[in-house]
Amino acid sequence: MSELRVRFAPSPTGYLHIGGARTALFNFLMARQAQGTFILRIEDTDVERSTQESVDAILNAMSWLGLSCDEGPFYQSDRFDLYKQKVQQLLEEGKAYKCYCSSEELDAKREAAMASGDKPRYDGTCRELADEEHEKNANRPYVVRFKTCPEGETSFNDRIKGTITFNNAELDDMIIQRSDGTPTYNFVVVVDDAEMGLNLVLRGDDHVNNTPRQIQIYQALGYPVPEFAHVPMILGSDKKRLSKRHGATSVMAYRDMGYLPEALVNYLVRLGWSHGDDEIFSMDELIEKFSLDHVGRSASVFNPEKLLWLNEHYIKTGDPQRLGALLVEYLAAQGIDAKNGPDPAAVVVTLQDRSKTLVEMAEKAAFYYQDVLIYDEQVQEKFLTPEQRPIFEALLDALSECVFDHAGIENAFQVVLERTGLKFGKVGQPTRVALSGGTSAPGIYEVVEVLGRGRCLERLTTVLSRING
RNA sequence: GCGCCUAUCGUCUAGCCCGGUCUAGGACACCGCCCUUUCACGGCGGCGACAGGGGUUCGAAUCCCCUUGGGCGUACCA
Repeated sequence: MSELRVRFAPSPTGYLHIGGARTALFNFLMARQAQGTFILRIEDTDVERSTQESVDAILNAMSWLGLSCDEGPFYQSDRFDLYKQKVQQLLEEGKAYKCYCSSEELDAKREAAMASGDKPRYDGTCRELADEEHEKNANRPYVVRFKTCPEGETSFNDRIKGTITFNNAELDDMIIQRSDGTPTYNFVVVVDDAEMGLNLVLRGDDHVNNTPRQIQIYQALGYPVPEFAHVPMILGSDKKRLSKRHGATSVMAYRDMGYLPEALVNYLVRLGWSHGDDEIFSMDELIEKFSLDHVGRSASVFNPEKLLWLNEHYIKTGDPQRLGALLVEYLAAQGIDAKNGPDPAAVVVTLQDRSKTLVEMAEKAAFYYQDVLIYDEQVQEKFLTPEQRPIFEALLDALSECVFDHAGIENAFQVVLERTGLKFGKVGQPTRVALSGGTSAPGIYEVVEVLGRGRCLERLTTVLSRING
């Protein structure tokens, strides 16, 4: 076990989205590689917006992706006493102060500042209030503000972006405790990251601007400052922040659409990180090869096509047994019960090269499990006519007698060709239609074999009676 | 507006730190050909980028500066 301690700290105000998942993944990989500790912390200080449903959704998504944590989940809502105490400490040490300005006043000041072209920052009205003033305001609601150091600069060495420096004059006195007594993000994140012993804070790019203020809080509280690594954002195709407008952003939505977790993991890790020209990585390879040194510094655009390609790859190379079990679930979602049909694993083998998602695979697998096949009118007129009767009759005979393995089936078709005097092209397609209900399906021998003798004979019989009727 | 970050094919990126081996490599997508019992898979090939301008240098995608574009922040959200 090394000393590395990292965390993923989502706020439970919705499902786990693509961006959060990537941040979680990067943290997870860093921890596993260094044999360090991966902590999960739920940032639910905003009581209004946080929900249990969101917490569950996030936990589910992480477990689906295989991102298990070593400690947690911790809930910030369980730790309010700690934050209160830390706020009190800063208050007593004169490093924070009570501010009585109302939100309305603040909004007005902000607008005024904007209008005159100034930076919209807190003007420090309550920063140096005398004791008498505080007593006079004793019954008024107040927030607690952190007393930011106004001079000099704060800089840190970002593991991804290099040295980043801020002029302290840019920072204003931010609120660390709301008027309802609850603490705010920029404060608790410091207290928790410090109290939980984190030494690397790996998070989204959108937090770089918070970092200098947070560093000042670390210092004010006497905590060691951890290292920081800010990973660039994920954007939509229009280079705007990724949102629902660009398509699904929820991790679990991808599962529902028939994606494999390893495809999403592989896609996400390559969004920003690279290892030479390599594209395909198993989780174990990622744990071995991942490195912050090769994480890019600029935002990247989410490309659903490439994700699809990776999913296709993992379906193609996946274990049929495992995929078969999953297929059953997707069939069920489409209202198809696989219980009395062919072995799902065998079905998978015939469809692995033909499906980009498990949803697509389930659609293509439906015919294996549905006895009543709906024949498209045009297809029926072309392939299921009296003209084909001899084919089906011959096949019915051949199939009921042959050895039912690949060679035997192939041989049965040879017999049919000889008996009817037709070329394979004339026999294959009608048979495919008769057995699968459509013109596109896996290889006809495979279909016959996987379907099994009984079902093949049944379907051929049904077709013959239709033709005769 | 101000601040911070950032900039190689349409997209993800290699190369950049340690200038020459880059007539810039790979992948997705797209196009073409081949394979083929349908649909696919697969194989081969093609299209396609160093944002612009200044420097530094014998030499710059690689180093420096400016411009422009993009992202983020600027909350009693996280």
